[in-house]
Formats: sequence, structure tokens, C-alpha cells
Amino acid sequence: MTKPRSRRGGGRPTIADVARKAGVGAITVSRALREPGRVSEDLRRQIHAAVDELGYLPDPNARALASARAEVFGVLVPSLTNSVFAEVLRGIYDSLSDSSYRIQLGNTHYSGLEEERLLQVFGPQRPAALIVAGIDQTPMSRRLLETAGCPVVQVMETGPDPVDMMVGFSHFDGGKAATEHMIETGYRRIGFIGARMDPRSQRRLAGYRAAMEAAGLFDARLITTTPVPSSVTLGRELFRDALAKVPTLDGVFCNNDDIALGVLFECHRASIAVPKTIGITGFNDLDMMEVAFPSITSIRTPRYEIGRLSVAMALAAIAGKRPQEPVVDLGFELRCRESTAR
Amino acid sequence: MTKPRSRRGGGRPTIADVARKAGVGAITVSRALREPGRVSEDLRRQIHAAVDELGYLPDPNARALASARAEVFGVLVPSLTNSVFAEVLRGIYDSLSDSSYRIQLGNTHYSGLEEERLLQVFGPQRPAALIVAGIDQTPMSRRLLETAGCPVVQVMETGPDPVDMMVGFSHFDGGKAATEHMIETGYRRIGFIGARMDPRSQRRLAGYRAAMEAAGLFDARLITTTPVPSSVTLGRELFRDALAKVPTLDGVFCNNDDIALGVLFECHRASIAVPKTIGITGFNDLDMMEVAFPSITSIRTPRYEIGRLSVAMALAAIAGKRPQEPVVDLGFELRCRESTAR
DNA sequence: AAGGCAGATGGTAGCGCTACCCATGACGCC
DNA sequence: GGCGTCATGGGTAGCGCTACCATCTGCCTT
Repeated sequence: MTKPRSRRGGGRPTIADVARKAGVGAITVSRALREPGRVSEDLRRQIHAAVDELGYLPDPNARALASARAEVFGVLVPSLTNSVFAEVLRGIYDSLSDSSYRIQLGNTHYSGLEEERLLQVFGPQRPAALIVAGIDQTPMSRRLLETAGCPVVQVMETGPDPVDMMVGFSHFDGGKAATEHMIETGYRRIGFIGARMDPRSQRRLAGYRAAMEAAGLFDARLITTTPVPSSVTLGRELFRDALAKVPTLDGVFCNNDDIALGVLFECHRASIAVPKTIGITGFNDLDMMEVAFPSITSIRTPRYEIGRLSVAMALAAIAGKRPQEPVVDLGFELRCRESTAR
Repeated sequence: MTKPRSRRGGGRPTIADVARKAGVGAITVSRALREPGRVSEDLRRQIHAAVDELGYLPDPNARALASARAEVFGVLVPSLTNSVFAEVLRGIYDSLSDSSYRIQLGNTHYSGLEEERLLQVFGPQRPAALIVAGIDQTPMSRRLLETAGCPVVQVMETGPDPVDMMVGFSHFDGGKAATEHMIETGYRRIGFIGARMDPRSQRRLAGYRAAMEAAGLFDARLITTTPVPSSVTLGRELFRDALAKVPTLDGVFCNNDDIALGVLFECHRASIAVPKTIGITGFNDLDMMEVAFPSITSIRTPRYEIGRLSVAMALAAIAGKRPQEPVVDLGFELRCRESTAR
């Protein structure tokens, strides 16, 4: 009376089956798969033959329990549809697809509380690394990240006080550079238009303000913002508001490219000449900025690269090779185009 | 000489700690958390007090191992940056954020082989449900889905032979409706422009062709496609090609909105009147279609709703309440706008 | 020749939880 | 009064894997 091989497991082969078939101990199979260098050539071959024949795939849950470490990267972004984060995610994904790490996704909806909740969900599972967007965690989130016991990479921005590592660029400098460019080109009454003013947007606005003040051009009425999520539609509406408020407006620095596109379309619709009557600068440099007519000046941000590098740094840290410099600024690039060429 | 509470666990409280503190058995704690109805009011209160006091959070890995079921939804999409899938993902995410399910993301890069690989990675972990984009799985992928032992929802499209459940709409009908609209409006030499012709794009093209043939307008030279991934830039280039090939072109049905936007910008740039000289129709109806100048006719697709419904159906199936009708067609909607209003 | 040491392999004992089965007591039924 | 049934709770035995330590071999050192 043989007892059933497994009550619940659905009959999938286990490491013990492989070990039996290969005539070795289970632990040796485990090693052959995880640290091949520590098993002799001969046994390794035998074991792999057994693995192939049985179609054995290790159970990640059992692995996670036994080693107190899941092969999972937790990734927290504030939005799934914002193409900026989609590209970061793509970078993360592409850098991880060769490895056996899985990606677990969290959407914070730009909410610190939601971020805390997600970290509390991710933590007990002991992820291999955590990648979170932004550097403005709540004290609670920060504590959760610090005690997560795994590498943490804050992305999209750089700052002075990393939880662990950081990859990003300075939004303040980006906003400043965009604004300075418009000032140099001869624009004077330059508005700032922004939706959903998250901390990064706030810092771009601060950069705008610094540039305007330095040039003696600052005027609070030039700023038009809303807490509503960003969209092309909203760009049009905010531009109308801005123009109604300041009819002498001769340029706009848009907090992102969606807004800039909305502004451009509204200019078309209202027959406002771009760049002659109104200059437009966006932020992020999405693909379409170059194709638009007129093409739109924007700040190119290294989103995909941020994703890739964050993974590279996390993997290095997992391997015990922490980078010398935990904070990496990937910079940005001003792309001057027709929309500010007068 | 008390032996250390835990060699590897990092000292986090376990279910045994809670049980001891509450003066009950471990299994009762487990039940109180998972099936509160089966534990008396009194004990439940005691247990929750102990849980709160200790800050106990169940270990999802141990849970998954013991119950042979991980609280994870596996989601496979062909692209992270295509905003169509980003919105499906958002729908999935929003419907799952109240539950304790986590989301594990896979990017197939429009590759059947990669899809197979990912299913092989997801399977051993015994996810609670799998949501995959598309209905054109390889035979191997299909087998993996069928033997996954969990609810499976194929999304974005409907078809006759679901692995388990399906939520989507007919791309053929969408392509046909868009083309018929243009024919009715008076366009005759209507081109089809498409990038990365995945199976869904192929079916939209088939719909276009059916409509053109029915009207006696079909001409193979009107079709311009490329395997390159879609982008606004590409839309412009393909439109140039199309126009060079067929100078009498008087309209284009674009396989998606990115392409349509590229076409619109090129028309602006080349001073081609829209909708007078060229009519434009897109597909998906992204936010910006309505704001564009002229606004662009498009087929609105229920992407967010697809995400939400797919989760609702999966959750129902997990709870043992399989829907009567496993295939749900959410339809689409033609949005007529200025770009075809002549 | 004894000791030391590194490399290769295995055995044992969990990791933290839940499936399965059983114990107990209260209640209702014939 | 015997017995089934239900509600409530607990004990035991894993789930499939890996950490930890032990063992064994061969070879080098002195």
C-alpha cells in the first residue's frame, strides 16, 4: 500500500524525484541548479538529464520559504498609463527578462498612503529588491523600505538622502533649463502650465521660477496648475485659462508633453502662430514631439535608461557588489525644435 | 539554553507567536484570518488583538507552499508602452487593489515563444489566475494555459474557442465599421496604414478589406504596412510612402491612433487639407483624438473595461461561480469627428 | 606518517503555513 | 437514552525546498 506521492501537489515532479532518478541527494540537485560551480561536471550532467527527462521546474514558493527570499522584484509606480513610467517599467522589464526574477507591480496612484499599503503587502514576501518611483516617501514608507532587508532603488529623481540607491535626474534643473532656453530665445511672458502637481512637477515649477526670477520676469499670474491628472485635453483647457488670465502670454513651459500637445492643438484651432505668437516647450520628449507640426521643443529624459540602470544596480547589490556611488544622475537633454524657433 | 526562535526568519512574528499570545491553536489563527465565519466571535477578537499587538503579517510564501496556491494574478501583455495595454493593465490593477492578490507582470514583446517562456515561469508558482492578451496562443502556450489549474482569461479579442474565458471585442468588425464610415462619407481611394501587424491588426485589415471589396473599391496598392513597431513617427513615414504609391489617395484608415496622429501632422506639414483632401480614421480613440485639430475620427475600444471585467470574471471563477457565458464581447463605438467630416 | 585542508556530497531539520482528520460538547431527533 | 449532526477548536503531518553541519576523499604539508 504505497501512499500517494503527493496529496496536494498535483503530481508535479519534485526535487526528490530528480535526485532519485539521478542517483544523488536532493541537496546536490539544488546546488547543481543554483551554484553549478560547486558540483562536479559528471553529476551536473546526470542531474540535468534527469531534470530534462522529468520536466522538472523548481517550485518558487518552496524556494522562497526555505531561503527566506523570493525571486521577485517589487516595482512601485504612481501611474500605469503615464507613458513616462511605462518606459521606466519597460527598461526594468528588459533588464530582468534574462534572469529568473519575476516582477510584481504596484500602482500607488500618486498616493503616499497607497504606497505604504503596497510596501506592507510586498514586504512579508521578502522580495529580492524594491524599485520605487520618487524620493518623497512618507516616514512610514521610508521605514518600511529601510527594514525590507533588500536593495532599494529610488528612481526618476536624485536627492541627497537615498534610502539605499537612486537613479534619476534633477527635475529642478530640467525646468530651469527649459525656461532659460525660452528666455534666451526672446520670450518674456512665459507661462507655466501643469496638471497633477506631484513632487517632481513641483520641482520643475521651482526650476521655472528660479529662471524667471533670475531674469526679472517672474509673475505669479503666469502659473496655471490643477490637481487633476494630466491629459492632452487638459492641456488645451489650461492653456485657454492661462491665456484668458494673461492675454499678453507669449510662451508656455508645459510640465509635460501631453499638456504641450494640447496647447499646440489649441493654437491650431485658434489660429495662434507657433512659435511666432506663442512658443511652446514640453517635458520628457515623447516620440511624437519631433513629429508634431511644428515640432515641439522638449526636455529629453532618460526614462528607459533609468529602468535599466536601476535593475543593474539592484542586481549588483544582490551579488554583494554595491556601487561606489549610490546616487546616479543620468541627466537630461534640451531638444530645441520649431515650437521655440523664432 | 533556549534555542533561537528562528535561524533565518529575521525574527518576524509567526502564526505560532500569535497563537501563543491569544492562547489558541495555530490553525485557529489561520482560520480566523481566512474564514472568520468559522471562528467564534470571542476568539476572533482575541486573535485580532494579538495580531495587532505583534504586528503579525502572514508570510505569503509559506501560505503558497502549504496551500499549493499563490495569491498572484499573472498578467501577460505584448507591450508595456503601448497605451492600449497600459489601460487594460490599469483596469486589472484597479479591480484587484482591494483584494490581497498581487500582480505579476509579463511582457511577451509580441512573441509567441516569449509567451511560452513566461507561462513556464508563471506556472510552477500556481497563480490564482492568468490573464493573457490575445487569442492566438501557440499550441504549447495553449497547453500550458489549459493545465495551469487556474482560471484563464484571454483579453482584447473574442473568438470561438476560449481556453477558459474571454473578454474583448471584434477587431474585424471594428476595421469594417471604420472603413464603411469613410466609404459612406464619400471617400473612395481609402488607404490602410498599419505598423507591427499583430493578429489583431491583421483582423482589422481583414475588416477593411471586406468593406472595400463589398463597395467594389478594393485595391491591394492601397495597403501600406510594416513589421516595425508602431509610433507617431512611423505614421508619418508610412503615410508618405502610401501617398507616393497612390497619389490619388483621398483617405486613410489607420491601424491605430499613433499612426493617425503621424498622418495628421504630415498633412499639416505638407499643407494637405483634412478632411477635404484626405480623410483620417484612427483606432482605439485615445484621449488626444478628440483634442487634435482637426479632431480625429476613431473607433473607441473598451480597454479599461476589459481589464476590469477580466478580473471580475476570474474572481468569480475562483469563488466557484463561473459565468454562464464564458465569452464576453464588449463591443466598440465609432466616434465620428472632423477628420472625416466633409 | 600524522595532521591539515579544500572540494564534493549527503543527512537532518526546519522555513511558516494549511489540508486533513479528529475531539469535544451542545442540541435535536427518533 | 442512544445517536446523528453541527459548530468549534486542535493536533499532526506535511508542502518542496534550502541552511547548516557532517562526512568523506584525496592531496598537500611538515
